[in-house]
Amino acid sequence: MSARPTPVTNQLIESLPPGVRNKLLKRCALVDWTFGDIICEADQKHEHVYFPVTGFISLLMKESDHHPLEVGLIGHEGMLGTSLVLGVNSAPLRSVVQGAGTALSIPADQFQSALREYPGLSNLLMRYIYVLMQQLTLAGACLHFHTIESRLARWLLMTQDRVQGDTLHLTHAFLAYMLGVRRSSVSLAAEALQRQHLVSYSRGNITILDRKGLEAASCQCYQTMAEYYARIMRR
Amino acid sequence: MSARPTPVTNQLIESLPPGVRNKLLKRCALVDWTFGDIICEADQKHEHVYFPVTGFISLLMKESDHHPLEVGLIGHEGMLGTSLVLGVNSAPLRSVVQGAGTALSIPADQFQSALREYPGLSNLLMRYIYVLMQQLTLAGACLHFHTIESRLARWLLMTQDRVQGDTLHLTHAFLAYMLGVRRSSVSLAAEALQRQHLVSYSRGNITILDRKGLEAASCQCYQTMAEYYARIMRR
DNA sequence: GGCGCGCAGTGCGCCAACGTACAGATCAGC
DNA sequence: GCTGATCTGTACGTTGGCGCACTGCGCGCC
Repeated sequence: MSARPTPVTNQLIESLPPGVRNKLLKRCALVDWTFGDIICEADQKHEHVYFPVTGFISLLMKESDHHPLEVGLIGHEGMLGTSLVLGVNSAPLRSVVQGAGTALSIPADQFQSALREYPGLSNLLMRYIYVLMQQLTLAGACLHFHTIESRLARWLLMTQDRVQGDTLHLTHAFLAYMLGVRRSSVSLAAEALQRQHLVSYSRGNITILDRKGLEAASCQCYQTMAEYYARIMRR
Repeated sequence: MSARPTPVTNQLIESLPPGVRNKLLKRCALVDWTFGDIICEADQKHEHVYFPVTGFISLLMKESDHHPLEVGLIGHEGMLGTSLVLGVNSAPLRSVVQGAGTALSIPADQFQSALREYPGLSNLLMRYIYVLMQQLTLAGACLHFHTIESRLARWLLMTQDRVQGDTLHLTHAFLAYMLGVRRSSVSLAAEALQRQHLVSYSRGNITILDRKGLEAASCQCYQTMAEYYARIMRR
């Protein structure tokens, strides 16, 4: 159904100059992620850095006396462990596997020496950090301004961008958790999207029927975030 | 009334090794900011980098079909122009002078060569970027979860931290603009704070009467943001 | 083939914040 | 001292989302 490109590699790694890329790949191992794995906890040391390939993770922010709230999604377009690029060896947020799949992994100390050896690596990743900052900021504004329905649409689009196929395996309860809202609010929003024939779902499976329509139903933030990435990361 | 330290310098610059600090200061000029000055527009090139001293600025995010929304406040604890540290010569957000005062300014190209010459500078500023990211993220969650009253309290505290004295010169309308809410919502929230004898105000002047009380009335985010900074930036 | 559980639909009262609007208060300038 | 502009108080109906709770469907399992 969808005409999205589904690269089976990591875009950051792809963007590296071939020499650097190969040297980095030599130090990488391919790991498998299972849904729900906690890759790192907030304020804990990074043992590894990850470049997702087919798997992807949610960044969760825990604010006292509220459920954790998703503030970002990282898949094959990004990486986990940007703190190390900034010289801080502690993760700012909890990261949880949201889509099972693979990722390239490299031990933190080896990554750090690679940063020192290849300035091109660090240049690229710093630009990625810039994009990430813009996205985190926009996500905040989005949370404030937009309805659950358009945020849900955005979330579905962003997730599909990081996954193979049109069907996502998630329940309303899970979505509610990610969006920081009630389960029944998600049910209402999802039903609205279904009535418009943009998605269809039942019992933990959501199928995206009409991406274009979903983009129209979602807030502008979806496009904007994509533009942020494209503008800064295109070679 | 308040026992806050009010350094008349910039903390980032203070934290530099003396050698680097002096060399950087040689290239800096002290500029005066007036309230309302637009220091940079989103997506425009940075001509200068600024280290606020007694002035401070708001970072504003413009989301299509909404008023701009304040997502950050930068005073003598920070800097404006972090993008350059990441190798991107374009500002992510609009920056507006929120408190008149002084700032150290350095032309963008000179700043960039300083970054290359003094790795210590770049190390420090990257850690600051890490803190900024955490703060931006938390600000998003705060916007989502907390009432106007506690966000107002937080905003007043954060502003007072960047200013000399206990009186802030701002109207309800201005606060509404910053917080992304109606003017009359601010009036209600402000009145509630006044009833608790935490602040008093009239016609564009707000005086903070009880910082401790205001901290209790504000959301946890105030403390948390301060901790983020302290944990990473303490030498 | 029936049972149980997990998932989704729905209803209720409640509340924070919204948009809009207008009235009263206070200050600056003439 | 009056006038106009600015700032603040207050009101009205509306809306999006909340917390909670209960129902009903359908799949998987024994």
